[in-house]
Amino acid sequence: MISKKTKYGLKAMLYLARRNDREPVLISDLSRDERIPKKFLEMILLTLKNNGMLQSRKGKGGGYYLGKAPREISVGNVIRTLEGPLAPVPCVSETAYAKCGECLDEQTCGIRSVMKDVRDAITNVLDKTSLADMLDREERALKQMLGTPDYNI
Amino acid sequence: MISKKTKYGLKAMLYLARRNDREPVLISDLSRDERIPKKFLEMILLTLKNNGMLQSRKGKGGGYYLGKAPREISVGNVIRTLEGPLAPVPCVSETAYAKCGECLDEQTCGIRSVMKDVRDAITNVLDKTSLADMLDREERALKQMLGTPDYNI
DNA sequence: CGGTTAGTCTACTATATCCATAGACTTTAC
DNA sequence: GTAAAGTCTATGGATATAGTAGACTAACCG
Repeated sequence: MISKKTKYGLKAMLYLARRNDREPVLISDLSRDERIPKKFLEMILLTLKNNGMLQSRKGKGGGYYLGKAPREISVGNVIRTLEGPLAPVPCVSETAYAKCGECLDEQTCGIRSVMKDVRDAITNVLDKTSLADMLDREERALKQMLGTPDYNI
Repeated sequence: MISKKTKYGLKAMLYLARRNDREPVLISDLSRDERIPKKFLEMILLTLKNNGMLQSRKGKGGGYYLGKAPREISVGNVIRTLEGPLAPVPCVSETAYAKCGECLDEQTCGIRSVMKDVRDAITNVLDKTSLADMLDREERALKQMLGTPDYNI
């Protein structure tokens, strides 16, 4: 299960993606609109900024905006930044490998082998999905709900 | 990341699967061989028993043994028992669904849509892999390491 | 029966992580 | 130079993790 921090972070990134190419967004606005505790959100945005996913400007007219185009920011990297490695065990992580203490032999460990498949399955979804993809999904779902057929296959 | 409890549980189940059809296994033996703190292991085995994955016998000649055949026990259910739902967010869990508090509309939520894909990717691996499959993997890896070709495709 | 063996149950503790909040500080625009 | 906005440091309560201790219960064996 992902933490609230990560969920808030994803919502914030999505919000900023929606308002891309416009003015920097105030933390207060984001906090209000997405119902995220302001101080908590500050920390989250800062973390995302320090990891290159966001940029910011101080002072009047300042605020936060995406560090790259929505198409260039993967959901996987947002989650990695806030939650840590996607791998279910450290010994199969590509971004944060750590040797498995109790395991006798990594090469033959059955648990590791399965966990490797899980990691691949997870990253295959999350690293291939961008903020832009997420917005697309929302739009299509909305159109479908409104009864407007969507021919963009 | 899965907890130590879950990892210990998986190792214990695998150990018991290896010794299936033989005598019940003592907690002490399992604890020693897999290097799992005994008291912690007791609790884990009990949980697995209470969820039908294991059976036990008390007194002399007693111990733990699998509740079903290794082929019938999925890694997914072992993890669910010890770690909780496999879904990354409660609103996409099939076994422990819970409404997403902050989400305005589940049907159109982009995060939920992606997380649903992640859940499917995870369960597709874990629910289709049994303890027997894990043992097979170990055996094949071992054979390969020993240079013995494995023609069982 | 009675002792020994082995799982079961209840309770407790220490440490870490999660989810924040408070307040001082720094940078920027006007 | 002052108001606006992000940045940084510190702290706190709640919950989860990773164990430990000890009494209790059931089963077998002679």
